[in-house]
Amino acid sequence: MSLDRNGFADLLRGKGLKVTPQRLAVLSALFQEADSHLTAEEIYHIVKAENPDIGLATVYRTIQTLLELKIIDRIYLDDGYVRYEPGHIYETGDSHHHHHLICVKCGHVRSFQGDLLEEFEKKIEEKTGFQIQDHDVKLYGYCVDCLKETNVKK
Amino acid sequence: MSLDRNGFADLLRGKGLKVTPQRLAVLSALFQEADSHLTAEEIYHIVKAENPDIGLATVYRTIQTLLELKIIDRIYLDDGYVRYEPGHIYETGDSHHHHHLICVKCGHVRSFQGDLLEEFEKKIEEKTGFQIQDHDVKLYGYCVDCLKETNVKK
DNA sequence: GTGGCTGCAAATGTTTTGCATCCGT
DNA sequence: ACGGATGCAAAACATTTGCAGCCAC
Repeated sequence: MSLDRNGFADLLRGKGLKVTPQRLAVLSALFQEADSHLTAEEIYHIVKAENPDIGLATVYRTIQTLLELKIIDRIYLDDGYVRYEPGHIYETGDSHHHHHLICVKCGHVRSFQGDLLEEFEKKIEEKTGFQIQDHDVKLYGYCVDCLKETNVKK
Repeated sequence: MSLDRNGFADLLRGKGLKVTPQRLAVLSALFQEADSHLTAEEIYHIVKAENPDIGLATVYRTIQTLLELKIIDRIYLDDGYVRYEPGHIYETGDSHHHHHLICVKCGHVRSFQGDLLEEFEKKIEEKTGFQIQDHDVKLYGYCVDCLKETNVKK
C-alpha cells in the first residue's frame, strides 16, 4: 500500500477530521494487506490487538466516516457479510474495472482489473434503452490453489 | 409465469413437501409478477392480504425451503435488502446469462438475458489461472423512464 | 476550553429458533 | 394418528444511536 501512518494522518487532517489512534488503527488494518476484504468484526478484532479498549461502535462509526470520504469502499460478496476494502482512489485510481474473483471452495477473494465489458454494456444499452453508469461483477469459480489440490487427488 | 396454483402444488408434492395454503400464497406472491424481486417483508405483506393469520416466521421458513429446492433464487441488489425471485429453472432455464439492471434514480430493477461474457471470462482465466464457474453481474444506470423525465426537465 | 470522538449500553431491524398446537397426508 | 408445518414469542445477530466523559486541536 502506498499509505503509511503519516499518510493516514494527513488524509484525515485534510478532510477536517481529528487524528485519533482508533482511526489510525482501523485504517492500518484495512490497508495493511494487499487484497483485503475485511468485515467489520474482523477489523474490530485486528484493531483490538493493538488498542484493547476500542469499542465495536467506534469501528462501525469509523467505517461509516471513511466510506463517506471514499477512503474505503464497501463490497458485498454475498456470503452474508458486508466487507470493506481500501478505496479505489487510493489503490488503482480505477474502480470501474475492478472486479472480484471468489473461490467457491475455499472462499478466497482476489481482485482483478479488466476492461472487457464495454461491448457488453453497449449491446445492453441498445437492447433495453437503459443508460449504464457503472457495474458490479463477481466471478465465482476455483482459485489456483484449489485447482491444484483437486488435481492431486484425482 | 408458467406456473399456477396447481403447478405449485405439484411442485411441492414432487419434492415431498406438504401443500399448505401458506406455501401456495408465498409461491403465488413470488411468481405473480413477471420481473419480481421481493424482500421477505414485501412477501409477508402481500401474503397477509389473503391469509391474515400467517406469521413472518413462516414466510422466512418457506423462503428457506424454496431456496433449498431451487424453486426460488436469492439476489442481493446491494441496497441493504435481501431479495427473492422465481428460480431460473422455472423461468428461463438459463441462469448464467441472467443479469440485473438497477436504476440508480428510481430503484427499479429489471432482468436481462445476455451472453456476451464468455470472452471476458476466458481472458480472466488466462491471466489469473482462476477457473470460472458462474458470475453475478449488476449494471447500474438510468432506466428508460428516468431518462425521459430528465429530458423533459432540461 | 471546546467540539468532535469514544466507550458503553440500550435500541433497532432483520432473520432464526423453541415449543405447543394444528392440519395435510 | 403421525409428523411435518404453523404461529407466537423469545433469541440471536449485525448495526445504529443516546449520552456522559474524554482528548485532539
